[in-house]
Amino acid sequence: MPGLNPVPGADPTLVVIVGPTGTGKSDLSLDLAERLARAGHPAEIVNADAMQLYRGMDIGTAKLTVPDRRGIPHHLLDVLRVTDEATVARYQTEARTAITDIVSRGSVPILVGGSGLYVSAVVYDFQFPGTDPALRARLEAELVVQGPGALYTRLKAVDPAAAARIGAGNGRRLVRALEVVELTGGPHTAALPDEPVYWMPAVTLGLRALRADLTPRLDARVEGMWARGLVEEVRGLIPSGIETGVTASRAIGYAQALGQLAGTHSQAEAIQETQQITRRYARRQVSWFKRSPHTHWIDADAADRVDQALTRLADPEQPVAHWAPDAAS
RNA sequence: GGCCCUGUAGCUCAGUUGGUAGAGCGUUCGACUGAAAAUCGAAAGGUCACCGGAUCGACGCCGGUCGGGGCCA
Repeated sequence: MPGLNPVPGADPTLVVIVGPTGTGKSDLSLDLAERLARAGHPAEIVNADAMQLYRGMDIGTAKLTVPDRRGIPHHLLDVLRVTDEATVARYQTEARTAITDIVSRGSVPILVGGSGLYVSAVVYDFQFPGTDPALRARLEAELVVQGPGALYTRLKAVDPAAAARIGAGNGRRLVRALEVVELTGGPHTAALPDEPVYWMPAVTLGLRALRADLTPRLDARVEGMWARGLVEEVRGLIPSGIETGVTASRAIGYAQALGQLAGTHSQAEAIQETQQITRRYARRQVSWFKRSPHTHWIDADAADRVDQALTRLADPEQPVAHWAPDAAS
């Protein structure tokens, strides 16, 4: 890997902040950007949170308000309509363009977000083979009619390795693998490598918290979203078509608020279900981010976490602090 | 007080004519390259309320005790 030396930067380096929801990634990114600026390295923030891409989805995605951004430039917030389908491939292109631009301005890019696949698609050498809406629609129809087993059998015939990797029950990913095979004529080889190949030099900081501390905090956060008017926000998005948005209508909290508005959930049920799904989401985030061996983990509650981050940026060759949540204070 | 229903995994419940138990959700772990706040996989977890009886053998049958629910007084 090329020399990492971001802060009196010889090579431009991408700073990445990851971690489960509710650990304060946004706050850390702001603090870090301010400290870097004071040291003569202005920074700009690039969002890596799939749902914060959507315009109008603010309360439920915990998006920073404009005043809360402290004048620091933010990129890739509010770039999609609620009816648009989010796609990683497009995100990858746009995020990399934003980062390249920031670097060309002589500033430090900070990529912040909790969508694991989106972060990886930018940070690592991911290549997406293309798509074909008609083909995709056909395969999805087959999935509905025949179930995943039939798709699995077909994939096994043309690309046994991919079939074995994906498994017989995962319709979503079987569809994509078959699409790639039919489109390219070759196997769907893409897979997460054990030793990541970087797109550009990067230092990844992870915020960690004990499950027992995080859970009550997440519960309270969901309550707070309702108290601050999530349901009204969602009601206001209905004319824009949020109910038909494939991605947006499934967002955590939004699906439940829609249920409440439709009368299928009481408010208490909507809140409880959102808390439940939020917990599950946080777990899956951890299981994704934990895999990366180079992530330097910082306790979310550490008073000096900005200093820890800066220390890490100044000397990325030091051994990283590992995940080990139960060992954390 | 009388009659009826009911007590099985943390929760909601399945368990055909008796052969020491299953599902969904939750929990924990894992996978993850064009919906990823998506999708999928695995594991842990139960003296089948308690006591006694008949039976080679009971979650299942009989009796009783305790706890829920309903109807009639």
